[in-house]
Amino acid sequence: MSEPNRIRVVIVDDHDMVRRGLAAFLKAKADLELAGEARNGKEALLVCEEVQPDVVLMDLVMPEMTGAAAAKLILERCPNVQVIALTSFQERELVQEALEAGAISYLLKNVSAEELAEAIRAAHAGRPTLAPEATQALIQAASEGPRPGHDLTAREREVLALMVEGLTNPGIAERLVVSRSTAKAHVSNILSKLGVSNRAEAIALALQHKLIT
Amino acid sequence: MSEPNRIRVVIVDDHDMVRRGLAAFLKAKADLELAGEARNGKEALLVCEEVQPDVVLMDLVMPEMTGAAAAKLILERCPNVQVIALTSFQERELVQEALEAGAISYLLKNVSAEELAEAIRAAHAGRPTLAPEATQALIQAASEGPRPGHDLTAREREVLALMVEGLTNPGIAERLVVSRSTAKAHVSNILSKLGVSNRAEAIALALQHKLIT
DNA sequence: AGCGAAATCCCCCACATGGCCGATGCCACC
DNA sequence: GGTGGCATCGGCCATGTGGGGGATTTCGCT
Repeated sequence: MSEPNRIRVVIVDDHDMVRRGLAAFLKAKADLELAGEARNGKEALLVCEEVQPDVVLMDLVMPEMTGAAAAKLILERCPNVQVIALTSFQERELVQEALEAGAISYLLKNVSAEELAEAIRAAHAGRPTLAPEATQALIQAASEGPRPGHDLTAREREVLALMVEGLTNPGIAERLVVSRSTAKAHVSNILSKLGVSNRAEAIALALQHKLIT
Repeated sequence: MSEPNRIRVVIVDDHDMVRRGLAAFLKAKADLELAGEARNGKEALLVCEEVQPDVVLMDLVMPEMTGAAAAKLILERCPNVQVIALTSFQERELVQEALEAGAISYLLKNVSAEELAEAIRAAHAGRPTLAPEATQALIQAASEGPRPGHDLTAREREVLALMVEGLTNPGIAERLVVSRSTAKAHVSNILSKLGVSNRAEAIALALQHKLIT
């Protein structure tokens, strides 16, 4: 059934129509072969262990298990697999997460069939492919330096979360069962570390940069 | 080429693979026919005016022109068309926007081929189809009542935006070239209308509910 | 013409805030 | 065994905050 030199590809996406479109892409290429499909991370893991593909096209945002987590597990158990992240989003966080999980490439879903095929062949040969937008996100992340709030201690994050809830210093003190002085000291340190001058800015910055869980 | 009784469908999506998957869906149904494709709102408008389809499958988030805006324009110029919103997102705002723009149905991209075909036939007959998640979003929006901040005046919104920027009352007064009393009065009214007791809560609420532009 | 909503301004006051000084334990790391 | 980071506490003080009272003008709608 499978010819020796074809690249065996597994598709992971929770949308039937996307899997179907990708399958059509693959079928049109003589050197590519659809080895399996999965609609979430858990299925992907099982399928990959079973069919031992060369390349996995992995959507990142899926129910049950995120693509990055699935990629990590797959790469642990099947080190010969190359995972290509294939998603609609170009958020810095997603890109970093996917690449840290071991994905060799990061493509956006607006790729053409030709680009996708080339990326699959490249991945199979161990060469990475990055969508321009993903590259952009990475260099932006690098040039921005560590994001604000990186040096907050655990306690300070805790206090920041309470500030976002609208608690006053006395309120924070009561909630954490410490003195007002302590709460105030934490808040002052937070303001200083975030480089802002009042709690309003701190709250805005925390929410806009998602510093709190 | 086109048989008389087949439902003529136009696909609008910026992702090649999705269009390809949808095209495969349609081809598998004897009573459905792919009448045209477009990769953004502007193209969709042109294609619809040209081919005069029965149903349009419309992605909502696209470059160039949002799906809702495109739907509105298409329905103005081609009143006989039925637009089905087809997207990955179930945000209340997107659902409302799409339906207000005149879409008859709202489906998520995880629909099966069968469900999609049935929704297309229903739309062609004038019957709407709502994904359960979309329905959920609507009843939630209805039960929540008007969202907080609905009764803010234009000036108050302006002040709220400055609060989010971290400005103090004197700072707001200076920026708006009014007295501190006025700025303070606006802030007090905002806190009262939002049902919160300090500006920290107001800022958190404004950001979490996107009350500011 | 009248009414109400909105925006503008004033005073007072209790409290919170944020910056500044300082201090004490604790724990990890070198 | 010191050194430094962290959490904890105290006081002082200028300023900001939020609620209370009231007041005016302008504008639109009835």
